[in-house]
Amino acid sequence: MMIFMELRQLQYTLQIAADKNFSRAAEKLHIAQPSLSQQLSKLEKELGVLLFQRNTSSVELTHAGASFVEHAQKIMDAVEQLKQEMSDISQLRKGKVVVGSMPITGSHLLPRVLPAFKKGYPDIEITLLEDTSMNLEKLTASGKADLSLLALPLTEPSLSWIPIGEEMIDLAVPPQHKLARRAAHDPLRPISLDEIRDEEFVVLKKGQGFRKLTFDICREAGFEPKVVFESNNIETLQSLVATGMGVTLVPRFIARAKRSEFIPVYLPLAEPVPSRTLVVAFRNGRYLSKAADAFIDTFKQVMDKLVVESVRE
Amino acid sequence: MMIFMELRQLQYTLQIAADKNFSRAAEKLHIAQPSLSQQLSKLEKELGVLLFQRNTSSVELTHAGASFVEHAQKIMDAVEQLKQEMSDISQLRKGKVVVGSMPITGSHLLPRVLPAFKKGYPDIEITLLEDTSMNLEKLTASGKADLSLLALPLTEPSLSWIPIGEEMIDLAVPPQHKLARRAAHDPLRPISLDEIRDEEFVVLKKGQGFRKLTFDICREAGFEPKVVFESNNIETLQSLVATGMGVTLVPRFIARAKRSEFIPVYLPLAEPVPSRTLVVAFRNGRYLSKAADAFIDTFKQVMDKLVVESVRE
DNA sequence: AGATGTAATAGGATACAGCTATAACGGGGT
DNA sequence: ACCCCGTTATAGCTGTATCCTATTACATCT
Repeated sequence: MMIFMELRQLQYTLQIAADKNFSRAAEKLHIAQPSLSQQLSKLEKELGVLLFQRNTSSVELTHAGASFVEHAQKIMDAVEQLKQEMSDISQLRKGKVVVGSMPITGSHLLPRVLPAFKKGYPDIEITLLEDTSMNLEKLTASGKADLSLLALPLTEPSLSWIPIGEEMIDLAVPPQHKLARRAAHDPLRPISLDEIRDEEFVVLKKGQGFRKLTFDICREAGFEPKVVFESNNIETLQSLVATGMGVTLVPRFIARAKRSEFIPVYLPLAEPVPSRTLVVAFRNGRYLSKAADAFIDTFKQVMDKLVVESVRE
Repeated sequence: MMIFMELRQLQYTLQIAADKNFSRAAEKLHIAQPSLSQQLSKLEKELGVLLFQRNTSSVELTHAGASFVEHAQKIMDAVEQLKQEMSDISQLRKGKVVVGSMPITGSHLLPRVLPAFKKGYPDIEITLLEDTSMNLEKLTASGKADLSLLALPLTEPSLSWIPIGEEMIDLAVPPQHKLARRAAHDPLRPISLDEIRDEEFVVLKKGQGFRKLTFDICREAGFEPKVVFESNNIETLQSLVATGMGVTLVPRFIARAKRSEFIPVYLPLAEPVPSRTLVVAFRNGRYLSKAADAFIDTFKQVMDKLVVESVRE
């Protein structure tokens, strides 16, 4: 005979064993006494074993019943643990988020976000995945990353995104460049893109999102940048600019980074200041775990605070 | 929100996790696919956590789901173990019986029964409880012993009994007694009780069942035994008889016992041969576990065999 | 675009745990 | 010896929750 035992019956049995009295056990279980009798009878019939030696005046465990209770207790403990675990996850006391980010944003933004997140959700684990924009989009689309920190525009059509903030783009020139000197004397005068149309540019190699943005910005201003060098590493570009190889456009978070040597001069550009939109991207229509949701929230808050600080400076 | 999780849902979830496909999982669970979807949805709603990241083309565990499955697997394993245990008990592959017996029967009958029982039910544990008839009746009535090996009549009204066998009662006389000598010459001539009406008797002390039986037998034969000594130990009585202190009546199983020295001569009594009825007693209306049932059965079989052997000798 | 495979939804049927009422029992009191 | 109290078991009914079939809504591959 098939046994269709359910947790309810384990719980009922444990309560009877604890009280040694059907009526009181039923009361604690918030059911009527006959229901309890029925359930136990059904269970005993299924098991083919009498669990309690009972008559109208006493209720005692049989040997089989004692063995049953011992096992059942362990099971109910494990069930409680499972419920607690799920509750913890649901209440954001536990969880895991895999976050992808580009090396640039990873090294400059996340260090500000992660501590704040850890403070709010100390037991949610964050796994970081650094890669190029293109790879990150793929990882996120396939679900290997829960969400990624990217800049618009995205190429993967299966990704949705939430804007995180607008990152201004500055001009980097060598310290001895004439625009650097002018800015030193006249810091309030912004530099228009038109003034650098004949400069020599160092830019990122093809396939990196920011290279394309650089070209787009220049074209928008009516010229094609004259490229004299390309690198895969945006930090390398800074050093190249610092040593006089040319100029380049840089996201402001890069410009702010502290470097020990080979530091270019960073100059703000005139209105309309070019910028890029940073977003958190995740798979289209994919359920975001509460932990991932919380991460995005924290991110937005931290970014807002950053922007305010930028304005103050 | 209260969580009414049931084993069915754990099982369903595990199957989905194993197949990563609702339709196939439903098939293995012998339910329709929509039922499975419903159950999972309900569970997720109760837990407040998404267990599977799913769309029409793929089904993947979330972090929460992975954690759930891990716990659920352990629980289902424990449940399986519990079912197995109960099945073992129900199929008499396991169990425990507490058997009470008087020292006499315990030392002479049980050594014959236990090996046979162990052979048939190797994993059923037998716990032996030796005590006086009176105490055994109490222990059995209170449920501390599952069953007891006693002789009629019983005094506890709450006990039922099943006859196990009829034990003949012999006469024990000193080796040099005239009846012993007569039996040596004329072994076929039985001794009538009337022939020992003037003998001096050694008997058990008050409170022991067999003392009362001895007196009843003598009175039935029309005389009051002349008591010259009393002991609590029936073995002691044998020695006393052997050394010529008097005669006594003995259950045949005692008579059969091998003793190294001080052996009386045992003589059969004439028809109607006095006897006592050995019974297995258990609590009135009490459910006898299958294991206890099996023990009684084995006991009866062994006793039948013993009787047959007795007749052959 | 259309075909195929898959999960979700809708709506109806059914099984089962729950209920109330009542019976059956056991033990302790008068 | 009998009745009463506390208890468990049984009977019969009800409502909910799980299951079913039929259908819809997607997503992927051809």
